[in-house]
Amino acid sequence: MTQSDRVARDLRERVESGEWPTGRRLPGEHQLATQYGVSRSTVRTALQDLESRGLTVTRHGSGTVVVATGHDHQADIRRLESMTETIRRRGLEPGMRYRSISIRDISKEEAEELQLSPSAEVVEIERALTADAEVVAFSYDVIPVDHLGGAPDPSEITGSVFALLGRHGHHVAVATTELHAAHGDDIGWGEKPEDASYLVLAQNHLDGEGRPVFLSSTYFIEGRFPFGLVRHR
Amino acid sequence: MTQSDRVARDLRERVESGEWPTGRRLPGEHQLATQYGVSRSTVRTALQDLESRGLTVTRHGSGTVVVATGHDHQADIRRLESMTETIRRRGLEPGMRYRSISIRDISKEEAEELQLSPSAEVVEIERALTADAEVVAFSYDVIPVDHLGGAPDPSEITGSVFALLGRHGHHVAVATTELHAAHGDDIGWGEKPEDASYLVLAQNHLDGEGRPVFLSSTYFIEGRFPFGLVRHR
DNA sequence: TACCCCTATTTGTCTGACAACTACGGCCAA
DNA sequence: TTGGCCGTAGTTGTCAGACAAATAGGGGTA
Repeated sequence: MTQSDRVARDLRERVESGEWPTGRRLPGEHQLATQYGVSRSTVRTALQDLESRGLTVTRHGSGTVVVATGHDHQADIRRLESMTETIRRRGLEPGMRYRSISIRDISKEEAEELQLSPSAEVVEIERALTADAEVVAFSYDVIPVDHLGGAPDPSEITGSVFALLGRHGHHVAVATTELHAAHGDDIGWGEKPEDASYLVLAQNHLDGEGRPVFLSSTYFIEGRFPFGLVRHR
Repeated sequence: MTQSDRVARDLRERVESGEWPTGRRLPGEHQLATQYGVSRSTVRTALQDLESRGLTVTRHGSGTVVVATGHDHQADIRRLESMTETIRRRGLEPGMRYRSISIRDISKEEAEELQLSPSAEVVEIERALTADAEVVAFSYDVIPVDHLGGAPDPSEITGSVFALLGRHGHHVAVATTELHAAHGDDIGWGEKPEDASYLVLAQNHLDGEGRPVFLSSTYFIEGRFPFGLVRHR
C-alpha cells in the first residue's frame, strides 16, 4: 500500500460520499498536496487512479471535475475480487452450495488456455453462490491439480478459490474476461427461477507474471446481481 | 493529445503486437524515458495508463510485467466509443436500419436520470445496428429535444448519435452503464435469430462536467459481438 | 454587444535526488 | 549438500522546485 494508494482511496471515498457533487471541480493539485502532506506527483498519481475509474475528468489548465460519484449498490465489473468479497461488500452474507468436486483429464481447449500439457489433470468444481441464502449465480471452476500440489482433499476446498490457490503460492492479479448472455433449462440446477436469463463471465485468471492460474465460468441470474461500470474515452 | 498519451499509445501498440510476450518484463522507466526522449515522470504516466487497462502490473522494486497482450477481436467494454467506431475498428462495415424516430413526453424515470423537468420532450430512436449488413444489436436512444435546439429534422438524424450531439455542443465524456442479460420474442424486430439471448447495456451518457446528455439501451445479439475486458485488483 | 488582450490559475513536463523495495549471488553454518 | 543470512545492484515510489502550456475570467475597445 503506497502513499498514492492511500490518497486515491481517500479521494474516492470523498467523491463517492458526495463531498463534491457531480460537475463540481476538485481542489487544485497543489492544494490537495499540502492538505494530504504529500508531494504533487503523489497527488497526480492518485488523481489518475480516479480518472481511470471514470469518476473524474482532468483537463489541462482547467482542473479535475467529478463526472460520476460511483455506484454504491452495483458491483464494478472492472474490479477483480472473489465473489465472497463482492457479496459481502454489498452488505449480504455470502454462501456456497457445492454440487460436485471431481478430478478429470484436461480438455484440449483448457490445456491451451492454461498453457499446460494435454495430459494434465484438473479439479472441476460445480457450485452455486448465494447471498443471504438466495442463489445468485452458478459457477464452474477448473483448477490444475498441479497448482494445488497434487490431488486435493475435498474438505480442503471451502470458501474462495482465490484464497485456496493463494495458500499454494498462486496469487491472482488479473483476469481476462469474456462477457456473454445465455438462457435455457440446461443452465444451473436445483431451485432457480423459471426461464431466467444469465449474464456469463468466462474468465482466465492470471498471476502477477501473466501465468494462467485457473479458469472459471460464472452464470449470474439476471436481476439478482446488478453489474455496473463507468465507460470513458 | 499530450506527450504521455503518445507514449502510452505507442507502448500499448507494442504490447498488443506481442513485442513483449505475456510474462516478460518491460524495460525500466529510465531506459524508456531515454528511448522516447521524455522524462521519467511522463513515462510513469504512460505506464499507469497501461496498468489501468489491465495490460501490465507494476510492482515496487521489481518492474513492469505484461500480463495480457490485449484482445484484438474483442471490444473492450470499458472503452466508450460510438458503435460505428467499434464496428469499424474490427474491420467490419457499420450500418444502421432505422425503425422509428418519434417525439414524445419524457417519462418520470427518464426525467430523473437526465435531470430534466417532467414536462420536457425527448426524441426516441429505434434502430438496428449492422456489421457487414448483419444485424448485431438493437438500440433504443432517448435524446432531450432541447439538446438538439428544438424538434429535429428527421433527415438530420443519421449516423452516430455522438456526432449529432457534438454538432450541438454536447460532447460525451463518460457513460454510467448497467449490464444485464435478456431474452424473449419481444426484443428487437425484423430478421433476428430464433430464441436469441441478448447482452444489454443500459447507459446514461454524461458530458465533461457530469451533465447528463442522453440515454440508451442497446441489446447485443449473443454470439455476434464478443465483449471482453481485463479485470484487475 | 462582440471581440481582443492580458493576467491569474491550473495542469503537463522536466530535472535531479533520495527512499523503499526486490531479485540475486555469495557466504557461512548446520 | 542444504538452508538461511547478508550485501549489492537495479527498479519503482516519492520528494522538491521550476518552467511550459492550456484555460478561464476580467477589463478595455471598437
